[in-house]
Amino acid sequence: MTEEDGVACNRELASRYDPAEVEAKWVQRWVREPFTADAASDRVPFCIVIPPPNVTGNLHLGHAFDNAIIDTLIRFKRMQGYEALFQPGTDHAGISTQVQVEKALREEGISRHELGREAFLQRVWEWKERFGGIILEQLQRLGISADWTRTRFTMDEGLSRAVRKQFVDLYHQGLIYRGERIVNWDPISQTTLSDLEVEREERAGKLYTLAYQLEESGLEESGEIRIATVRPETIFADQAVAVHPNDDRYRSLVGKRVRIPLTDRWVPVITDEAVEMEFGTGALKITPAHDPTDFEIGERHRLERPSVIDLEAKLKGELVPERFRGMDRFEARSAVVEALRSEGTLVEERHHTIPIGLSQRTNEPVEPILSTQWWFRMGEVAPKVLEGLDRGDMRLHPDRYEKVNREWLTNLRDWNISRQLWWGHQIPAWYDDEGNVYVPSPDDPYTDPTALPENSAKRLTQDPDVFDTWFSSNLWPFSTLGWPNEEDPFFRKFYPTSVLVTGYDILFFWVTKMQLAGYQHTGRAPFSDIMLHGLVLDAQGQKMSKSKGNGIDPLDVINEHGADALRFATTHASTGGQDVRWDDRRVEMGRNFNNKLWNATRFALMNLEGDVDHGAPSSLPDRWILSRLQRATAEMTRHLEAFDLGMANRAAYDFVWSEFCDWYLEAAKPALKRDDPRTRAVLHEVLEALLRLLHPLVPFITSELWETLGHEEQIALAPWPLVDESQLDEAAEREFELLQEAVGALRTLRSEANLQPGQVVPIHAVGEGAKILEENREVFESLGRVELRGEEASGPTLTQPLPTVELLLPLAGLVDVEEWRTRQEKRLGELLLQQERSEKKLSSPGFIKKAPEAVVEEERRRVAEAKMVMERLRASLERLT
RNA sequence: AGGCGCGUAGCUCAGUGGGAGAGCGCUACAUUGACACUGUAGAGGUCGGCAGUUCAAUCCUGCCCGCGCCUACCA
Repeated sequence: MTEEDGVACNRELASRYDPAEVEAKWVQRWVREPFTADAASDRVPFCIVIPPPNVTGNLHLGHAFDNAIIDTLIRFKRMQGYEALFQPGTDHAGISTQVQVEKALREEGISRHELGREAFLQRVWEWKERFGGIILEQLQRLGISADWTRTRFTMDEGLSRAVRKQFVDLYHQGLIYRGERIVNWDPISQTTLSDLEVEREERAGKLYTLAYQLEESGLEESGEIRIATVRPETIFADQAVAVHPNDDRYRSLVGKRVRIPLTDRWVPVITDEAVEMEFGTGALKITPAHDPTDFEIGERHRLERPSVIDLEAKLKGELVPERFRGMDRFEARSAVVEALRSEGTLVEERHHTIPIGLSQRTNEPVEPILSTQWWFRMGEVAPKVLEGLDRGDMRLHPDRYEKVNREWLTNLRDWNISRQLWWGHQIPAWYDDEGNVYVPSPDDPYTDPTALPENSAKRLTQDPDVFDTWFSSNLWPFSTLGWPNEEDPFFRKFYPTSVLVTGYDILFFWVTKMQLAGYQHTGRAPFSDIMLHGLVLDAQGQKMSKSKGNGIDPLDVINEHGADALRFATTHASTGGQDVRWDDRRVEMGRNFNNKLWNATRFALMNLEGDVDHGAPSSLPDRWILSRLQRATAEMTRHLEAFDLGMANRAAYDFVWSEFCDWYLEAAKPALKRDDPRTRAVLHEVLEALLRLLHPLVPFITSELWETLGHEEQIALAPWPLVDESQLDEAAEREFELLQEAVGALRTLRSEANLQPGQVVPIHAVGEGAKILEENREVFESLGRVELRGEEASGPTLTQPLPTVELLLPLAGLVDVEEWRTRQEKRLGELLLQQERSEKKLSSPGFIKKAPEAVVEEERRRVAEAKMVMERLRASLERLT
């Protein structure tokens, strides 16, 4: 069994790990030779699609989180033998990209309108070509093993066909319609926004009570009805005053007419359930064109809906008294309030916090206006997803999010999918001069209606609007795999995808929309597991944001400590979807860990050259570490399979640092020193196994060390370690544990007796456990820096009593007896407390009857042990006096 | 208003129905060739509060107090 092979050590390692060079080397390699997935293989597929970052964006910690987690899972599965596909790509991110390019243009002094649509789009594409690669390069520095030959972009030809197919199908299925509704209008970017693109915020404002004069006095004393409003500038568009049908205060007024202040317009008093009797005066002015609730009330009562605010958020129209026309909405508010005050119709004015909607992109207050837009009835598709969840098609991690997911699906409002932008997929709908709508046929979604002979005589113009960005990213899990071509081998092989990994904050934006699209277009769930991680907060627990300037740049972190350290910090923090407060110390932990691993390998390399014996391990440390390796392997595998990266991370850390480095390497040193070929083989085997276990977590350093150990093929393609039951060795674990306890006790004793750390002292071991120490004399003496004497000492000793062995240190001139005595007296006190607590438990009536036998036994053992230890301590103390 | 999460060592956080753990920090000691991004030994917590369930609660239940997040058409 003895071979002369040794290890081909490629080079000397530095005593400190410097990630910069190593990582640069592997980044290059993984970009040059990406981890390509083979759609034709017969391996079981495992696929994760990247949450596509904004094509012109920069890497932030959210991306680092997503990608570190995804890549850890992908690398794990790849090593396990799955056909793993990490599908990369980017999103065109309509508004935010357009806003960026427009800003750049503004600096040149041009507006997009001056440029014209075509030239503007040309500019955006140039911008995309210039900056679109940056985000990918930044992702590559994280070491992700994506298949870069398959990088996709939401506006690629294939993905654009998918969007078109989606629109045409939904249109013909009656799930998409065009209609006039209240929309969120961003007066700055001049486009509508979906509800989700509007941030809600509470702001200090005022609640005004206005008196509307009644047609004829129904209330004896005052001929008026009072309403409360926070937007007095919209009164010119009022179409009614509404009260609750059960409100007795106003019963006699219903049906009468009231005059709108500052005008000569009269509107009816109506009743509607939506009115809250308790709020304000219980009477509500109805402005259907400028408030979503009022719009709905207006629909129920067939009210007209004139607008008095234009797209620039200025007052406009015949209904607005001339002096206010053209005023900005906020300017108009103060002017109208002044006018109302002098007219005497402003009854009250008080401070009030008002919920306000802000554009996510421009931070401008959103104006609810009436507009004709395209809408998607998501609610009608939702049941398919809900049934899928019932069947268990998709599992959420953590599972509490399933409830949130379901709630969203049951409260879906129609989604405004059209945007008044130029950058995006232009809506494939055409209009003739009469306003009739032409949408391509479902049989051939890709042929424009203008190309059809039957339309040749008509003048058709395409809708100038584009789709909301999410109307393309909702297709991402299958559009990237070739859909709508369902015969695409990648679609066939990898769809449905395996896991969707993203922050919980976009469960609604993105995940829900992908679920709807998946079931609607492919008839299947787009993924089987949804892993939601927490958000990264700053050190104060605040959300990171550009405006606050409290963000951490992942590239800074990588430059300082390496991507492995960042990834280590990320998986360490990946527990139960909890938010993560940023803490540099976590990255430092990763950095230190890498350095430890580096040096452990360095030490191994110094000892791997020479004869190797692959026979069964014989020494206790060898048997022990092999057994512990099996446990660590089982644990890592279990945690990774459960997507519990935090636990996998801790298991890896503990095994490498505490078991392998602190104990095994130290215990193996004597054997290695005398060139033991078996220990050499065990060291080699364990090191290689643990590098593979660590690889998904810290891919760079493990790749480098693997190569240094002489492997031609990279570790990413090496097999994941399997548990070898035959290596499990409970006796070895028990015996080594005794050794650990004895060494620990000895070190404590040395410290308590103030012995010089380097000084070798004689020690006597008594009791049944002494045999184990004898058998492993070399290891024990080396770890404890002692000389083991079998027979009991003749003179006085200090003792360190353990359950199966008592260690006795003969008194010598150097021993500090007083220090030791004080410590033991304190210890006796603690032991007594322990004993009393256990005895109390044992004497309580229910305990022995109801507690499991093992628990009772354990309690008895504690009592006995405490008694024994105390007895020996006392004896030793006595011998000293 | 409703929903969700959190409160554990000085700090940042794991964790579990049967005497609570990690990293950093702190104290003392150590530089025998893997590693000071190190080693060894320590100190330090009535696991937010009250009540209940249980033989047993940091963990399960209820209430309360603090903090955070998400949703909502109270003008």
